[in-house]
Parts: sequence; structure tokens; C-alpha cells
Amino acid sequence: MGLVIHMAYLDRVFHCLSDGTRRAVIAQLASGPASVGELARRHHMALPSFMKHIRVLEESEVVISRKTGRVRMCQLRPDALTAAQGWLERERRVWETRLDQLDSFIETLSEKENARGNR
Amino acid sequence: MGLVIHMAYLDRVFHCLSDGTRRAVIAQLASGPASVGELARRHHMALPSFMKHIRVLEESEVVISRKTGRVRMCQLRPDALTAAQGWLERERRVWETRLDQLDSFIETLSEKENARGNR
DNA sequence: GAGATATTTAGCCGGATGGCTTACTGTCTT
DNA sequence: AAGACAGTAAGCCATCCGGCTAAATATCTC
Repeated sequence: MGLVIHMAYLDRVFHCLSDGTRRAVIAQLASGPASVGELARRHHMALPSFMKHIRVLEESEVVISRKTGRVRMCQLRPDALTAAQGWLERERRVWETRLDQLDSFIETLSEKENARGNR
Repeated sequence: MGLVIHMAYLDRVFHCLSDGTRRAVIAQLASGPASVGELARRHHMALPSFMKHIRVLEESEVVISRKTGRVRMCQLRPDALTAAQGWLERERRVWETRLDQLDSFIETLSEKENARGNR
């Protein structure tokens, strides 16, 4: 049950990362907070279009923003990318373990092969 | 120029990962190859719908498949997730470096603060 | 309080996505 | 050669995506 939520969360994070503009924003925010306006200026894009990206970034919990006066400042969340990274690492671990097992299986096979050859 | 291609590639990989069904397929393939039919059976889904996922997985170069006779076997590519993982790690590194710098900046500040206090 | 500034809201648009069914094409199996 | 089986092709459909413009809403600044 909590699993479903978790799934939907990964859906959102990876979807968020699947767009070049959003990845660029993340990259920029990694070196410090910035206002929506500052961020938008670097991407030849109308502000309302850009705002949609900000919303996606926030909904996927990669970015937080807070408005003071008329300017909204954005920053990366401390644990922004850990969920995505975590999933990838776990999968990779399974996958590599299996490859290792396969290797040693093949090794075993060729040892047997040798043994047979030495008969 | 090669950069653009690289971007589009990341787009595809992350988009590929943004769907729970496809992540489940990857998880399953991590523990060994399987046919399209076997894979489809575990996801209450019509085969043609499922095939679209397989196509996405192949286009994002996460999975390879080969048809022998009437059955198509799928497996993970050896370097399936490295691009995605690589991007995440690089971003995270920048982000953490900055946090460290921020820490030491704050530390410097409070040292100055102390110095001033000691005047 | 008028005007500049920084968003924000609303809504349009073409194209992609992710599900479906139905019909076709090969490849076994008997 | 007939029928079962595994996958594909074609095309329908609702919804989402990522861009746009035009108009509204605050919040400075003078």
C-alpha cells in the first residue's frame, strides 16, 4: 500500500528528470538558489511555460520554493535525487550480482570441461 | 553537438524509467532474460499494450531483444542504467560540494562573529 | 497613487503516451 | 494441412505534455 505511493513518487521523479530544461534547472540550482525569473532567463522560454517546469520540479519534491515579496526563490531539496539514485543502485546491484553468478557458473562449466578434457 | 544527442538520450532513459510497468520489467530482467510473453503475463495487460513498453525499453537502450522462431527473448543491456546513474551522481556531487562550501562559509562567518564579539 | 516588476492564472494547440480491440503473420505441433 | 501459439500491425480513444498568448494579481519604487 505504501508501495503504491512509492511507485507514484518514482514515476514523478523520473518524469521530472526526463526533460532537458528541468535537468538544466537542477544543474543550475545545484550551485545555489535562484529566483524563477533568473532561472527562466537562461531558457529561451515564456515565463508561464517555464513555471510549469517549476511546478513539476516541486511536485516531484526535487525543488522547494518560497515567495518573499514578489519574487519566488527556488532551491534544491537536500535529498532531491536520493530516491531516483536509490532505485537505480538497487537495480544495478541485483543485475551485477546476477552477472557475477553467471560468470562463476560459466567458470564452473569450463572447469568441468577441463576436467573432462583431462580424463 | 554530441551534447544534444546526449541530452536526447537522457530524455529517453529517464522517460523510460518514469513508468512503473517498465521499472518492473527492468527489475525482473535484472534477474535473468525472459520472453515478451512471460513478461506480459505478470502485468495484467493486453500483449499489444505491453509491446509498446518493450519498444520504449529498447529505444532507450535499456533492453535488447532477439527473436528466435516465434518467441522474442529480452534481456537488460550490460550498461543499461549507467547513463542515468552517471548524471545523477555528477549532479549530486556538485550539490554536495556546494553544501560543504556553504558550511565552511558559515563557519568562517561565525568565526568572524566571534572575533568581533571578542573586540 | 502611478507605473514598473515578478509572477500567476486561464485557456488554446499540436503531438506524445498508454491503454484497448481486432485482424494478420509467422512458427510450432500433431 | 489444420490448429494452436507468440508476436505484430493498425488504428481508436482519453489524457497528458510542453510550448504559446493574453489578462490578472501582487509588490516594489518614485
